[in-house]
Amino acid sequence: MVTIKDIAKLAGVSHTTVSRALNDSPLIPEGTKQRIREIAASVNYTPNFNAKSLVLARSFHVGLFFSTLDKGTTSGFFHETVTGALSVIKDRYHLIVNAIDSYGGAYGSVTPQSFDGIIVMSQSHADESFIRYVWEKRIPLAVINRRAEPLPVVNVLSDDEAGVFRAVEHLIGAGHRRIAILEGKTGFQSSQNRKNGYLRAMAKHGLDVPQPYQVAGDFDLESGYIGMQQLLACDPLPTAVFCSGDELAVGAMKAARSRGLSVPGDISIAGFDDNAFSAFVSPALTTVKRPVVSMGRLAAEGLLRALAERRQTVETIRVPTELIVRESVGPAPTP
Amino acid sequence: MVTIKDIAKLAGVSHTTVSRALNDSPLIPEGTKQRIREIAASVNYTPNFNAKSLVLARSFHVGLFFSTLDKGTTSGFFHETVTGALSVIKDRYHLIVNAIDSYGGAYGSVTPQSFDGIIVMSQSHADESFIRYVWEKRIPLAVINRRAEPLPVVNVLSDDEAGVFRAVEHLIGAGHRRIAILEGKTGFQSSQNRKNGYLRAMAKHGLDVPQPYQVAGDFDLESGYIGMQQLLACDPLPTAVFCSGDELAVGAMKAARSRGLSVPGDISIAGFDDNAFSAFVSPALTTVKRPVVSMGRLAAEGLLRALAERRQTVETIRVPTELIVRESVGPAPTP
DNA sequence: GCATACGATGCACACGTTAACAAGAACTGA
DNA sequence: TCAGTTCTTGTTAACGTGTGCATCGTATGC
Repeated sequence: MVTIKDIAKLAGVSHTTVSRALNDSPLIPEGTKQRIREIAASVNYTPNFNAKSLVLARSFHVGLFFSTLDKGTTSGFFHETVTGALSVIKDRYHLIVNAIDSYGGAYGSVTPQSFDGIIVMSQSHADESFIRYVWEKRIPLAVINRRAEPLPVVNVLSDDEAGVFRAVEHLIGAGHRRIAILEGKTGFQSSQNRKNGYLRAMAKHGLDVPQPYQVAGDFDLESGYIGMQQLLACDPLPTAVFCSGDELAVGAMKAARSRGLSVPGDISIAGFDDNAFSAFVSPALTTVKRPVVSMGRLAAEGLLRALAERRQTVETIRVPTELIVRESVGPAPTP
Repeated sequence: MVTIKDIAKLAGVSHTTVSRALNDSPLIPEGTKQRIREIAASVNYTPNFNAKSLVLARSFHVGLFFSTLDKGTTSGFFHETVTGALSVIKDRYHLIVNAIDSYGGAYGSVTPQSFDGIIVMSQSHADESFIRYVWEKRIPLAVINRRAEPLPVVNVLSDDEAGVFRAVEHLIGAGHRRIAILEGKTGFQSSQNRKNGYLRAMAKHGLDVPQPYQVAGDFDLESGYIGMQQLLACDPLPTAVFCSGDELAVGAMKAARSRGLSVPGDISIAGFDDNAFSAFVSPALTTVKRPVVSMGRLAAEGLLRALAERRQTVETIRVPTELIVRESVGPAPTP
């Protein structure tokens, strides 16, 4: 492997001069820089980042951690977050991806020497210990999707509650009164936020929310199917169901249909997330869109800002949600 | 930050002894090891991997590269591959994720010092230059999804062609004669493999494949929708369509329905991939399942084997595909 | 009791880079 | 011409580890 010392020898200067030239130091005159750069290129020199890391105490790595990868994180969500983060990280840092629950609480390998900064896509309050750990190690931190208070970090939040509120009001506006909810994974903050939006809308319009109308799911298709079966056992049947995720909604539609019910003829269904397939199922899903790619991007930008300023920036970024009206919600059937 | 020298001072030994003790060297008696480990734990020492990397010439990083992230890689595919790879990488290495097309041909930051090994989920032959680059840098390499010949590397391949062959024979077995194909992204090897399976099955049964029955898509929902519209303009109409991806298939079903056709009453549709949602759309999709999680896992295992043996292992691992019969394929309508 | 072997430990250097400081050369102003 | 300044470059020591070789003490074998 070719090092700056080899280049130094070729150029007839000291390795210090080479280092400075390649780092574009103002101490070196332009001509010398040129010459050294050319030599470096001609022997196709690539810097050893391990050595740089050691002396600069920077790793050139940014971590992106999800609460879990195989238990409750939907593919689209994962994909979009990574895409968003990578779009700003690009070649300035390497992006290390992992799941928090894979550590089993032993975060030993997460050190300030290994990570210049960390983005946590936080879905569950079980992340609390990880977030606190990172914070205590003084690693610059950005948290997406869950309020990171009281820790002063970059925090990117979508207004789920408002989105759900609008969606449920949309159902109410279509004449529905008996509206059930298929909740997300228990313990996930997003589940709670969305439920709050539902409850607030129902309360505002003086509508009842009986216990059997509230069923917990797991954000995946299967639990949507199962949860819907539970709801379909209720008497009286709800005329509309708000689902805390699109996958839940698609599972629920499946269950409704296999019970001989038409969507939205007999029962209306609304989802949350606007997954890639949501416009393409039949009927196309009315849902709440959350700009996940942007959230990943904003978190990465915030983190990089913090890194550039060499201090922990405190910043809360809110992104809006948007109601997407499609076909899965219809007027309430007349009794 | 606490270093082995600090521990050495506390233990009254040299840093050499500490280094050996913490690395479980046979040169150090058990008692001393114990004592040093305890001291290390009590001051919660974490090794500086940058320093280790420098002296050991190992980075403790494994790269996982996709051809692209936002142009043709489906979420499920991405998610499952990462999950599979991480399940074996775990805490032995950090997993760096990136897209090859984000480099724009300048692979400078991909150095042997930064990556102990690299997994390429290769979808397009545009990856060729990257794969060759990695190979020339002598970085241990595993290639998934595309034949890496003539390079002797770990190569994980699924038998797409055989799977498609079975699927198309399934259509033929249901009485279909006019069978169209919605192809995947042009230039992707997987698109070609799947088409070959289709062509082979059609040829074996002496069935005609007119040019208009072959439409190229992009592996996503929208291109499935658009491609299907093209097919529905054919005269005579195909009675069945094989789609090279499940997302294509769902888009196609949508297009069929919005033309007033029932699936599978009027037209049958088969897909490929067995995405998470494929069982939950209506009608549930008949498709070919490919064990993507396993492929990620096998590639990572192969790579780690190569790393352990400190040499490039040559190995081709084939994983089978499986036909999943559901509801979207029915008997050919009688003319 | 002596030579030999071996077990435990430390010294010193290496890995490739950056940076504080020193030092020589060239230039400035009188 | 000379002192002071600026520009250019080199010397040297870090950063935190791992390791070849040397050293010292103790056990072993006769």
